[in-house]
Amino acid sequence: MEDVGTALAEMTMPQISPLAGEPIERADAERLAGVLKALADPARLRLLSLIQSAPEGEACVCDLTAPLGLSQPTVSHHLRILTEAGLLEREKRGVWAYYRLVPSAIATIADLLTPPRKRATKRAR
Amino acid sequence: MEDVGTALAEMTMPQISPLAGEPIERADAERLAGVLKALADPARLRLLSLIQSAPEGEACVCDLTAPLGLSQPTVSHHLRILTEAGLLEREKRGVWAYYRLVPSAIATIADLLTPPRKRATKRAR
DNA sequence: CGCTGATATGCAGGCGGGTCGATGCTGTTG
DNA sequence: CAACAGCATCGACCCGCCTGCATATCAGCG
Repeated sequence: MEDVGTALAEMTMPQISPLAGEPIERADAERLAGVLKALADPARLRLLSLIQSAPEGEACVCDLTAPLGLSQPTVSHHLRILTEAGLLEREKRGVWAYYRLVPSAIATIADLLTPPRKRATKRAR
Repeated sequence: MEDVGTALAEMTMPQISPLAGEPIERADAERLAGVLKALADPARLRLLSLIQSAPEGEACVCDLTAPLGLSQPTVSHHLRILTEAGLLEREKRGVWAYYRLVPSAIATIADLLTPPRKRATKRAR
């Protein structure tokens, strides 16, 4: 599978209108679906929520295993998917790997989904 | 699987804060993931886009089969999933089944994803 | 330098989902 | 009433994904 992380960046480009007036292109649909697939999982949604609400806005794997009720490899797996989707960023400090939300990554997806009724489809570059 | 359509309605309730400050509950995560799963598919994203950009904002199955390049049963399958997710509504007129977007359904999902930075988490009921 | 703890990766089992062909159902038409 | 067209449902196949167990990797420590 290709890197989905770049997909989010490409979709923020002005020429792409996801659910706006024009019919979406196949490639754009696949890119957007790829990022949405990363979001469409209960464990990953809870991971994002847990990390965001963590003290410094960051959390390591050992902090996330217990509240999720999943094994450590499974949690690492989900964190990897979220990171490759461009939603999380990883920073290794010593033995621990700290994850934090990529600023406004989720908001970008929300903007892509929102029809052009209230928001401008083509934003100024 | 239970009906996901009601999930969207429940999540619009003010007491649910999806990716906001508080850690998301397991049940809420599963509901939100259910709706996102309906969105996280290239064919379904294109269906939503095609229907929205259709002349009257509605389209029947026979109009959607060709541009998608999928068989008619497959298209009906995707339309069913989108309808059960509360994103589409179906109206049968004669032999044809017309699908149209549920007003502001996608915008509701976008609101649920957006952190409380720009949007109010709790909206007036 | 070996040991321990925190993560990541490989592997395999099991389940859910996307797709299509065949079929059934319903309303229209001649 | 018979034939036909649009659509939904069924059954089946195949692929991808979620999960856990086992293992590898790496940093800190005694």
